[in-house]
Amino acid sequence: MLVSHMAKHEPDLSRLFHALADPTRRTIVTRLAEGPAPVTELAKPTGLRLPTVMRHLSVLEEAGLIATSKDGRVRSCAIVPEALAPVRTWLDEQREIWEARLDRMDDYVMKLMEERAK
Amino acid sequence: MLVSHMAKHEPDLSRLFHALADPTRRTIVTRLAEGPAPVTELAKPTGLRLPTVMRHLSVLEEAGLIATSKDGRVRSCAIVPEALAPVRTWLDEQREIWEARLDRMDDYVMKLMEERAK
DNA sequence: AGAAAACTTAGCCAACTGGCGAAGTTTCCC
DNA sequence: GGGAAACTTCGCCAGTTGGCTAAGTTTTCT
Repeated sequence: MLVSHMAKHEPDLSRLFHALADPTRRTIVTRLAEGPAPVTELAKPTGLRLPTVMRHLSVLEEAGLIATSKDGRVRSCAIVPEALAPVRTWLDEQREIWEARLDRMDDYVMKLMEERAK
Repeated sequence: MLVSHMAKHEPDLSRLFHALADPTRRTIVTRLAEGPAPVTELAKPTGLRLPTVMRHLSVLEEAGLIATSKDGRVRSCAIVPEALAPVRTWLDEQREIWEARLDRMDDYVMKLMEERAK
């Protein structure tokens, strides 16, 4: 894998979480998971104006969650499914830390019980 | 299952994602995954002032990610590990939608190939 | 009692957000 | 050529955020 490709899409968790923190943007992501769509089609169900939706789309794009390309006067938006990986990884890391702690607590309790059994 | 528990069927993903969108708050969550800690101990590594950290903590608490309790003059903060479940669920849902789409595309391609083989 | 510790509240501020309407720009169709 | 479609850019606005300092409050220590 080329470094130049990695530099562009840092696993910027803050950007990712921020992008996902808006219900409109999550709706768009869910819609795009079903397949690509032009901006106007994404805007319709939201009831928001185009400039507003454009803003949401650029937040999603800057977070690396979607990719867009223009064909004629239509901009097609598509999801970038692997973009969610860093989020999943972070969640897994938290769970690992938590479980490691539970294990240590288990050990501690076991030791206490052994002491007591003497 | 009690209705009161189901009533908020839509867990507050916006609050959760927003809470996790700040690096300071993620650092606090990670620290708390290792075990409970008082406010001052959480503040130390951040280099931020206490009121600022308090604000971060209340954002985390309102998102349900941490729980706090006061013992004497010390407020102890602890993680609520199951609070991350809705985030994980949402990610899983997105993946499901995406994979269902891939399956449909597979079917489509298979059909095309069959047509061609005629 | 008096000081120190550990919050807690209040208020200030600059920057960011999410919405809007108005006015472009580029393509497409007749 | 001219109008409609589909963005795109601009600038406005109210509300939120994340940082701070200053000034409480409650407990604990001596």
